[in-house]
Order: sequence, then C-alpha cells, then structure tokens
Amino acid sequence: MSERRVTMADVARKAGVSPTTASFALSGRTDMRISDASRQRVLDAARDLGYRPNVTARSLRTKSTQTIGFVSDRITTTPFAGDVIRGALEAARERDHLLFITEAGGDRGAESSLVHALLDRQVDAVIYASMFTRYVTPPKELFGRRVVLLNCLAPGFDAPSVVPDELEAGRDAARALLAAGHTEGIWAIGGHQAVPATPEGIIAGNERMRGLEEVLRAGGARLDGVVECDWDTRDGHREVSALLAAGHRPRALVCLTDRVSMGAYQALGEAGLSVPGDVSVVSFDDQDIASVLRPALTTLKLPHYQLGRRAVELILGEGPLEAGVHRVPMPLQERASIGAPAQG
Amino acid sequence: MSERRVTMADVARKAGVSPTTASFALSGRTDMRISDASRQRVLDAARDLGYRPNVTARSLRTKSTQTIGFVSDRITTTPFAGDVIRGALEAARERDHLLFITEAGGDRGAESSLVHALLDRQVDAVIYASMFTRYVTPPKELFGRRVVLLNCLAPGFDAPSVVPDELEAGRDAARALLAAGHTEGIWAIGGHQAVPATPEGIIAGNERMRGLEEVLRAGGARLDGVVECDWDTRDGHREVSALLAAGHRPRALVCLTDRVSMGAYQALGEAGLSVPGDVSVVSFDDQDIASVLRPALTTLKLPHYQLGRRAVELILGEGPLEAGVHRVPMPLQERASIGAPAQG
DNA sequence: GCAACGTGCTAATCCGATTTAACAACGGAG
DNA sequence: CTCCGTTGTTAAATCGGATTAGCACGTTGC
Repeated sequence: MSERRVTMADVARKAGVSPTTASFALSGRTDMRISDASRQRVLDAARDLGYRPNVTARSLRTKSTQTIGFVSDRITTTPFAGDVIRGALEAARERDHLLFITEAGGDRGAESSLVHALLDRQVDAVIYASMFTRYVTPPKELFGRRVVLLNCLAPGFDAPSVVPDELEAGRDAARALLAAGHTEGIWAIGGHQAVPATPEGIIAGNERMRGLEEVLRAGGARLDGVVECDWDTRDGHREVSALLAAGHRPRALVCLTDRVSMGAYQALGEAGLSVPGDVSVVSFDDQDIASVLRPALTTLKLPHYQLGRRAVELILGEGPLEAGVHRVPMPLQERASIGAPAQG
Repeated sequence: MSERRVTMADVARKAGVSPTTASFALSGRTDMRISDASRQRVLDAARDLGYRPNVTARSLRTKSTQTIGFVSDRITTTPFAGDVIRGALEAARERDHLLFITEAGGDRGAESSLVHALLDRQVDAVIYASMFTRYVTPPKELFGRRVVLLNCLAPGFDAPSVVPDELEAGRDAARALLAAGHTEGIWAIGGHQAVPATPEGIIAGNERMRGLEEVLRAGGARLDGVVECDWDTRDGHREVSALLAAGHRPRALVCLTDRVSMGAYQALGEAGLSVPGDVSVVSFDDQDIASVLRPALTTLKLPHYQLGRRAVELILGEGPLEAGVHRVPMPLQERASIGAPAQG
C-alpha cells in the first residue's frame, strides 16, 4: 500500500549492528546482552527512520497476531449492540489488540466460512456473540480453540460465557417497587416467554420473572397477575388496554421490555391514567426510547458495553479459559416512572 | 491457537510433489504448467488433510492481506451506525476480505495510534468514517495510502468520499409535500444549522434546506417560515409549541430530523392537532422511532447500509482511487404522516 | 600460564507461503 | 546424431522479523 516500509534490516544497517542485535534491542528483551551504546544506536536509528515493525511478519514466527475475531449473528443490527462492540474495541485497544468484526446473519454456512477466514488469518482467539441471550451451538471449527461466548450459552462447549445478570435484575425491579411502597396491584406485562414467540424471551424472561417474584414474595408483596405476550410495543398496548377494559386497576406495571413499556404508556394515556401518579412502571433493557419517553422510564439496563469489555478481558487473560458463566450486573436506571402507590 | 495446522509442505509431501508444484496447483495458476495428474493429487491431498492456507504467511510475500481497516470517530454509538458497518461487512465478505473495525472516539492521538496499528498489520486499505456528515482532516499517516472517506469530506486530501445525497433528499421532501397538494402553510423546523449548535447540521442542514426550497419554489409553493433550532426532541417540542402559541397554523411541517419530528408530534398532540389530518409532517433520517411513532413518520432515510457497502466496493475496485464525491440516494420512506392539506 | 567464565555480538535457521531461475526428459527438425 | 523447443517439475531465494547456537574477546581464578 505505497512506498517501501522501513524494515528492521534498514535499522540495523544504519545503527551498524546485525539484525539480531537490532531485534533484541527493539524488543527490549534482556535475556540477550546488548551494550547500552548499541541499544541506544538502534533505538535512535529506529526513531530517525520512523521504523515500525511489520506485525504480519512477526506473527509468522511468534504465532501471535495480536488480533481477535468477533463472530456474531446479527449484532450490528440491534439498536444497542454498538455498545457491545465498543466495549470490546476499547478493552482490546488497551491491550494493543485489534478486532476482526464479522456477522453471519444467522446463516450456518456463512458462519463457518467466516470462522475459517478468521482462523486463516491466525487470530489469537474468537468471541462468539449473540444479539440476545440464548443457547447456541458454535460451529465445529471453533472446537479446541480459544473462545469466549458473549451473550449466549453453549452447554457442552468448553468455553466461558458472559451474560447479563437477568436474575438479579428481576430482583432489583422488585426492590425498586418495594422501596416506593408498592405491595399490591402489581402486574407483569410480557411474562416468561416460556413458549417464546419472541426468542429473546427464552432466558431473559424466565430469569427476570423468577427474580421479580422471589423478592416480591420475600417483601410481603405479590403479583396480581402475569400477562404473557410478545415483547413489542403493539403487544404492550393491546394487553394493557385489555387489562384496563377488564376492570383491573393496576398500581404498578413491570414491563418485560422498554418496547412493552412504550405500549403500556400509550394504553394508560388513552385511559386517562398518568405515570407515575396513577400507575408506576418499571422496565428492562434501557433502549433509547427509555429516556425519551415522558415521564422518563425507570429501567434495568442491559450492560452491553460491559459485556463486550468483559469478553475481551477474559479472552486476553492469562492461562487457559475455564468453562463457566460470568454474569454482568444490569444497573438500575432510576428515572421518573416509579412513584408512591396511588391511593384508593 | 491449538494443534499444528496442516501446511502446504504437508500437502506436497502427501501428494509426492515439491512445495512449488503444490503452490501452483492450489492457486490454480496456469502460467506454470502442471500435469492434470499432479494437480489432482495435490488437490486430493489438500482436501484429505483439510489444508487451509496461512493467509498471514502468504501476505508476507504477496503484500496483500485481504484486509481493510475501518477507522471511525464514534460510529458504534450512533443508533443506526450498525448499518454502516453491516453494509461494509457484507460487501467485504462477498470479496473475501475481513474488516478491522476501530473507533477513536474523536481523540486525535488514539486515531493516529489506531491507524498505525492497522498499517503495522499491513491492511490493504483504510476506510475513514464519520458518524455524521462533516469536514475532516484525516491523520497524516493516511496520506498516500489507499483510503475512502465515508460520510465525510476532506478537501485537499486525495481520496474519494461517500456521502448521503442530502440535496436530493431535500428536493424529495418538497416533492412529497407538493404531490399531496401542499403549497402554503409550510414550515421548516430545525433549519440550516448554518451556525451549528448540533454539529451534524453543518452539511446536512444546508443541503436539505437548499433542495427543499428549490423544488418548493419551482412547484409554485413557498416556505412560510424556517425555525432554526437544535435537532433534538426537546427543541422540536419547544419550537412547535411556540409556533402554535404565536397563532400560526401550519399545514405542513418539514422537520429536519426524526427527533425534531417526535417533539413536533408531542406539541401538536398537546394542542389538539392531529397528524396528518390537521398537519402533515415530513422528516429526515429514518431512525427507529420513525416507524414506531403514531402515525408512522414519512421520512427520508439516511442510507447507512449503502454508504458502508459503497465505500468497500470503491476501495476494492480496480485501479487507483480518484478524489471525488459519491452521493448515495436517500430513499423516501412513505408512511402515514403526510395527507392532503387541511381545509380552512 | 592456562582453563573457566562472563560479555557482547553475529551467522544461520525458521515461520509458511510465493516466485524466479533452472533443469531433466522427450520429441521433432535438420 | 545433434540441436532446439516444449513440458513438467523442483531447488533456492524471498518476504520481515524472532530465535538458537556459537564465536570472539577480555577478565578472573588458581
């Protein structure tokens, strides 16, 4: 890509030493004795010539490319997934590594060929990522390789997983409601997704609900009901409208996603109910709309940035990777949608 | 990264030929004669052994790494930027290239060191991208390199730029309004951003307004007024409220971004005005909220996917890159926010 | 006075491919 | 029977570094 680069041989020549000496001087290794004078001459020559090592050439010998492969299904498309990449990027940069980002779009064939493309370029490790938390079976090419699973789980595949702590998030949602004084008239909208219409529910829904019910019960409160529906704005709107039409008068809504919350907001608004005056709302995900809605939505944030960062930190850590699940906390974003329970 | 890979030498040995022969047979080159028998034996051996070439080693000799560097300011953070990356990724994959994605976060020092990291790894070319259209000065390390500017312009820097066709988008907004019968009571909210409070306005605002006014005038219509404000929900809400409070009764609003449109929707709703019954709205960007708003917003889409794709197609094209601006169309997303002008 | 040792440095190899130069073997022309 | 061109193949060099083995040259110890 343009004029010839300065090589180490050029540096050695200018410094009047052998390439071997130059190599040791530049890498700063001490297991080979170089006089301070020689070392300094090499360093000066390198600086004067603007020498930069050819990482590709070095890798051939050392087997380490300082490069990580990142394989995802469709991660660039999801609204917040940029944060996963950013977290991974920043953690990698701090450690002088670069990331090959790839996206297979859910196509197994594409996935295999992308993994091959990565391995052909001698990546040091591979992050296998999913756009929502779920069970996966990584392509066989990754068996025996240095791999970290990001936002997914693969029982039987010997690699660590990094996932959001949905269980604790469910608990925190309950705690936030209890702290505001809510003990009755609490409904969950979105439910477990045990038989999932929206696949992202499989794991997140169960864990969020489990944590929620556990802490609610321990706090002397209970759920008046759980409405199972898709995790979308349209469903949130329809189900909350139906709930109100059936004569129920909820004091607090736990919406399983921000999109459901948005639909709930619309339904409550149409019924002349205010948030949080009449009904408190607590949600999950912290998508962009959460802070734009009025009142701003109190929600448990999916820690995308931290997920990406953590995966890289793990994969570049010392020693072999141990299978196991690393749960990343989902911080509560306290905004304006939770208030004291309405009277009457 | 695990057990020894099969090398070309292994393949040659198994096929009973020299590495030279194996190399030519595998690369399928015809400028060196290989008998069909030998070729077949090499191919069989490669298949049996599961041979995959070591791209790193090859690159050392050929100088081509089949790799592109992607440097951006903060592209992973913007809501739709994922599409830029996806477009670039897909175009690269079709051509058997991989992308090093990096993000400098607006820090010049980080930018330089990332570009170095890319060049040290012998990338074939570099895409220099901005999260919103603006003027940039790429780091000096990129001078003389194979570069394409994505969503930015750098006068004096000898490289092609790929940017959205904002001018034509402005024209299309006008055409959409004219087609629905609007000729008066048209206001632009957001304005030129000639003295930008939000930097993304610098180029987009001027061009959108220029195209808008040009076609409006040619169509016998005119703009009742232009409200200059930041491109945010809060500003859209405030300015449209003020407009109505001042006694104006717009028939159509051209909002310079979807966020402004969302604020406008809120203000119109509070004033008891309906979209598009009382007021038509046409917008720019096509962010996620555009399709979620009710009524769904008719808007001119920023062609992020196409921008990414186009940049890669250009950079991997034959021959030298010529400086010049490549404008990518912004398609009109026809939804439900434009109607016939209100009577009276 | 000579072996033993520490110091400072270099020649040679290697990593895994591509590419150049050359070399057998064979057939046909003269 | 020699010369020449074609065909098929390979030895060797190359890419830019890292690494191993070893070589001079003092200095020290006995």
